Amino acid sequence: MASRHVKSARQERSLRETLMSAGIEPNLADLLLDMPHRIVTVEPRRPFRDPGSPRSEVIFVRSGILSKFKTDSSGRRHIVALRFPGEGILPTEATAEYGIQAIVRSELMVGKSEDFLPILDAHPKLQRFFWRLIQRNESIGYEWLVNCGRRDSTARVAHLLCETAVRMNAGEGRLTNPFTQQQIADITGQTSVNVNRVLANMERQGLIRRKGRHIEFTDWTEMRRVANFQPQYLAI
Amino acid sequence: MASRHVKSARQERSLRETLMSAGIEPNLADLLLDMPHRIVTVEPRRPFRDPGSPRSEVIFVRSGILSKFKTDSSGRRHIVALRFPGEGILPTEATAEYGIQAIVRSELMVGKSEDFLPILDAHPKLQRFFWRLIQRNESIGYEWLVNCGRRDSTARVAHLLCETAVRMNAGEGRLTNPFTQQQIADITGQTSVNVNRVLANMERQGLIRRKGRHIEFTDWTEMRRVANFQPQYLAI
DNA sequence: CGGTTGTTTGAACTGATTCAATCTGTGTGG
DNA sequence: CCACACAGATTGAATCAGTTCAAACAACCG
Repeated sequence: MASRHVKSARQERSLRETLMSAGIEPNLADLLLDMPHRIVTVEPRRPFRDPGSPRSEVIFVRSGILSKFKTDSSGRRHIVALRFPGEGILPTEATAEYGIQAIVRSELMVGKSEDFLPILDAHPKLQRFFWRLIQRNESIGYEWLVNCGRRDSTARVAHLLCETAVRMNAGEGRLTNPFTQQQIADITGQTSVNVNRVLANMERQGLIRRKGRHIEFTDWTEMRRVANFQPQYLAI
Repeated sequence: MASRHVKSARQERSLRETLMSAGIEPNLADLLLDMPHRIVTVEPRRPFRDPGSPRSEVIFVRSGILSKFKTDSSGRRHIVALRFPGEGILPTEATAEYGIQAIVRSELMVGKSEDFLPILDAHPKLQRFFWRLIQRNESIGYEWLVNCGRRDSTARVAHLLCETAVRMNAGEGRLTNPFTQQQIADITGQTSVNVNRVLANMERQGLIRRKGRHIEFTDWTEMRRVANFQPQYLAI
């Protein structure tokens, strides 16, 4: 878990662009970037933040993917949210019940709550930006609940892939799958064994083509139908 | 769906107390109550707000229970969130993907977004109050995801009952179950048939005693263990 | 009293889990 | 460049939790 205090112009610009592509106005993005912070690189599937630890920090994803997870009594992990570049994790007053791990190697901007909140208080426009982000996350959470609660295992996996393709701006019908099968299982509430069979089935049915990590949607329309994927919920 | 424009002192006071018991300061509660609004009574399991309709309104629950729900492709309903007295539903800019229905007969305070947001902008303390409410709801959503994704059907039902008992301040080991078995199924992602069997099992094992709607937890500790219920996530 | 809504039960079926073994790909150090 | 280790993917067989369908029963209410 390398941790660096870097301010190279190239990196800052890149984070700025990532934030702006998430819909923030340029001058507001600069407000956030001027906040004291450090850039941290996180390795995938290594402990980063444990459940039950204090969370007086803001995190923005510069590159990679972050996951929030919880663990049930028998130790089975479940991933409850994802954060893609430009998205972030806001501070809480109490300790957070979820842990944080990277899905793939990720670069994060980590700032302190006490630096972040005053900026927020001083700029209602920024408030409203985060308000909208929060509502988008809420909306995604609801969709995930329907996914786990009401769709069969094929639809669950298909839905995750569709959502991921959209959130990564992968372009229709193309996706470099960032997940291991275990991670897909942890998101969709299954076992990795079954995820494997589901993916094999989807390939057999001609829905996708796989080569290692790379997944190609050969039939995006059919994929969406199978997944019951209606992307309005992402458009908030 | 009776709708009345009432301002009786008794009712207003009661809503004020409900809000305050949700943790809001007296003067802030008054700010909300002075906002133009109407009191609406909603019958259970009747359409109130449909999915995909605009949501430029604030809703606070005065009595009863509200549910947010979504429907999957094959028409199966899934309840994604509950709102107990003192809690509410905030306005969104876009249309909301979820519908709203009452679990039991409920009295709501309904205000307009354009009346609500300026108050919010003018009072950072109120901002922070809602910020915390939102984080609590997020936290509950995460717990529900674990519930649907990782726990077996008995634990799912037990967990819902435990959470409900706490959120209704029912007092340990006592709960007037507000749900039909179909609603429990819609929350926990099962069929009502199975919920029925689960409840019968729990009674057979001496975990609960039932008389009509009334459920008594005969062994609250064991109940919590079965449900893997750790109420910290509610304490935000 | 009749209609509606919710609960209960049984039998057959199926999708997903579990457990265990094997296979594949990648990176590391000798 | 090979040997080895390790993480992830794949496959099979047995088992089981939960669904589906269908029917009966109970409670409530005007």
